[in-house]
Amino acid sequence: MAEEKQDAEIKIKEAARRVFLAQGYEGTKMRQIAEAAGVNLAMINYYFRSKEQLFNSIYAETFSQFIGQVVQLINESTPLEVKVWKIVDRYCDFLVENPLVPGFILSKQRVDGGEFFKKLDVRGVIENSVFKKQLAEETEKGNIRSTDPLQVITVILGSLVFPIMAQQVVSYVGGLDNKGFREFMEERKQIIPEMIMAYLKVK
Amino acid sequence: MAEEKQDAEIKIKEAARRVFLAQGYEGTKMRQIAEAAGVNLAMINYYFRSKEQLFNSIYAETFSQFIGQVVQLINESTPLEVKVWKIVDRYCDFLVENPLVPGFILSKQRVDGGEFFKKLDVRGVIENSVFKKQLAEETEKGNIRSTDPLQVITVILGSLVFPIMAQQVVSYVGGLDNKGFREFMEERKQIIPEMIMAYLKVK
DNA sequence: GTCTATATCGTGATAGAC
DNA sequence: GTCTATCACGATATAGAC
Repeated sequence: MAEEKQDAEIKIKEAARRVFLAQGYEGTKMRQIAEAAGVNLAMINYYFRSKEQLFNSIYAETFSQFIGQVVQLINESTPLEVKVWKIVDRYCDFLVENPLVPGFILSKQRVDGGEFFKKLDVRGVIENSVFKKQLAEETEKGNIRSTDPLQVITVILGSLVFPIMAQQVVSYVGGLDNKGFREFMEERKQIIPEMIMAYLKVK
Repeated sequence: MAEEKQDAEIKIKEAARRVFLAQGYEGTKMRQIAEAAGVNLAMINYYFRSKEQLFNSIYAETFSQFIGQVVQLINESTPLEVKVWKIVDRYCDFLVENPLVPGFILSKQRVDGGEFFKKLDVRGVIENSVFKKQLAEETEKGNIRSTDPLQVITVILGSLVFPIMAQQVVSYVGGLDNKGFREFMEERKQIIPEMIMAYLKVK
């Protein structure tokens, strides 16, 4: 009764990702994943040794996705102002399509002494970025003020991530339905870059 | 062997708050709370009927604290620009002192049809705010551009909440120790208001 | 590779003595 | 009000047949 090859492994991982993202580590039960994947409970422990191992592989992938997007965008070779607009536009789209990712990533407090981050090689990813160089150059030319790139990046990320994570509260407070919330996020694509540039251009 | 009056109830609640904030609902075990409170496991079920009820009372309190701060700040009768600076300053301090609050609040996805929010009466809390009136007035006078107050508030909150929630990642990426991170947040108290005002003043 | 059955443990909650 | 002892259940994980 062999399933087609071993795409059971893939189905398990996809199902696990859905459930873990929605309910977190402790909130997720192995039986839920089995059911969502349409496989037997024992199969999960056959392909992945344990719940923790299954979770870790999914966490690592999702973290890479979450931060990889940023790394890629800040290193593109577009002019500074265009780049700011592009980062916001792309990352906003990513978040709207993957609204559970930030909460999932940020919920896990990794206190393994930074071992996890080391493997992903993210230290200094901003220090060595094209984005940082561009900020320095434009400052040199007198076009913008001197600024810490990490501050700029975290303003962009925070401004986009927060409403996604707090969608329920934001929608309720603002009286927005789903359509209204999407429009709210679309409007942000314009506001955030304008705000960043307005700040930078004050000398 | 009566403890002094029934301050056991208070000790339980304080301990529960600490543990729930750090580990979330599912991640928290009743036995942990009992140990942290220095009371017997049975005592918790004596004072609070169940884990869920204990959690709910703490969640409600913490949510009020989280959003109550904002409501109060946006309704103060200080001039617009001063107010923006004050909101950022106060909320930043609050978050630095209570770094676990946002993750705790945002982790719970309340899908009780908005019943929870209704009780707290937060709908339209921005729509009816002094802050909104001030934005409208200054726009009228031609001092600032026309803007959605909800967009402004969520930029402020997001810019402050995100680095707090992502402290580990931000610190690692930026190569910051604890002292460096605190300085990073202090620097933000200046950057965020300047950014908001720079944006608003573009007509 | 896939299933059933089960071992083992941890959890929330309570009964009942004091 | 406070404790000990325990119940009832559900969780992860595995053994072992097919």
